[in-house]
Amino acid sequence: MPNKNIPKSVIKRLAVYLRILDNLIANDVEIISSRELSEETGFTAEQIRKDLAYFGAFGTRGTGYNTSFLKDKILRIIGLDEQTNIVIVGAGHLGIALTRYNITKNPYVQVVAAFDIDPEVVGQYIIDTEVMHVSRMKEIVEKYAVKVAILTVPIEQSHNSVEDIVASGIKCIYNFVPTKLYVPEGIYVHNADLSIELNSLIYYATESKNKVF
Amino acid sequence: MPNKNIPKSVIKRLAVYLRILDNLIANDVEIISSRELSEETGFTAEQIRKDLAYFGAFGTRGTGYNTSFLKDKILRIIGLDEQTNIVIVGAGHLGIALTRYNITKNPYVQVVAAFDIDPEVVGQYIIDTEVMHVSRMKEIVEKYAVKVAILTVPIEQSHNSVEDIVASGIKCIYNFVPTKLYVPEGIYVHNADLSIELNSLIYYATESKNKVF
DNA sequence: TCATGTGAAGAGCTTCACAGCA
DNA sequence: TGCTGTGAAGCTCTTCACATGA
Repeated sequence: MPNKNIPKSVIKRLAVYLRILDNLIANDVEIISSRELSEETGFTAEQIRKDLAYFGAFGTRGTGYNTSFLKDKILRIIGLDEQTNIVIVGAGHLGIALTRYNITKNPYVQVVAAFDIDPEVVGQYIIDTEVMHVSRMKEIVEKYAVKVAILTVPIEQSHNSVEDIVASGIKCIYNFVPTKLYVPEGIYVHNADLSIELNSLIYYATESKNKVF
Repeated sequence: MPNKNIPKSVIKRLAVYLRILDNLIANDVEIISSRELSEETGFTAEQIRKDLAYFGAFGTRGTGYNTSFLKDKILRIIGLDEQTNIVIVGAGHLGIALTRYNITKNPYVQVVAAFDIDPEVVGQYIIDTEVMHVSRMKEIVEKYAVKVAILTVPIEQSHNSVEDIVASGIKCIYNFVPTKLYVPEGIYVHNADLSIELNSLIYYATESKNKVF
């Protein structure tokens, strides 16, 4: 099934299905229908079937999907079937929280190091993860074939950090810095701007919707 | 311009424009064209004009947009023109990081309290924000007309927390708990599931895209 | 019979192209 | 002239409806 330009939203939903499948498998559920997956996820059954159909026919008509089989397929599609290593760039409060959050909550991705420039934090450990000086980034990225950098530095530092990340060979940045990053062609940036997100949320929390502006 | 069912993406971009406008105003820039905003944001100039046109005609033909005027309009549209108070539910590492992050980075939204049930953290302060016992939520929400709850409790606690939040009168939840929340009609949930997000990112970091599954 | 897989229809959002106005 | 504001066209994603096959 060659690359038919898969919508981003499809990939994100696959990650949701993956989590549900993990729970089902943990509870020894072997078969699940798109209707049942729909109830668990809130997406429509048709959408779930369409999402999976982008990549092949993984179900059995009249029955549903085998949970373990489907999980393996999704892992392969996303690329989580191989060991996936990431790094955290910026070991401030958010960086530390994300390191812990990831370590405890995500079984598929391994944080191999955090980086900072502050001598106060370099050398410390976040659970098992060492905080290293940024100068060691390239070494670590090459050693562990790191695929993603999570960026949580202050705005002023973000330009330098992006250069370090790109120089290290990483092609994919999960950006928590509240600014637009300028990156070379071929580097994929995913923005998680929590302030923007929160501010836009206020729109839905407010009864101002029929106001005249 | 009554509610023409504004796309979510439009509201999110408004929050982006708001940040750019803040920077421009800080640098005494008084006029900006949609083309210049396009360069700052990465969105197309047509899209920016369309976004604003949902709410009215805020520009001057042949000239552009007055930065202060446009900022005020966007603040009113989103609902950030009035004092906007929020609470953090769950004062673990992520909750603390988000409290600090918000306090230092977002001038429009005020965190009035954080809540937890752990006696070890109740009573402590995150910069200026007191961590209170969950039992005080309703009191605080009513006192400060709190509009949004940021939810960062462990999964096991999320069901109870949602009940507390709903009982307190809050209509809008920004959810960082990696699970689907079941909420009554009329409660708006925005999910920020960082694990899902990260896992789906791996797809773009991997060269597996033309694999056969 | 039952649930998947899928072309076709529909909805929603973005881009285009240009009219309208300072 | 220059940039906004906007119907129309285009595109992308979702929903529908049903043929297909266990």
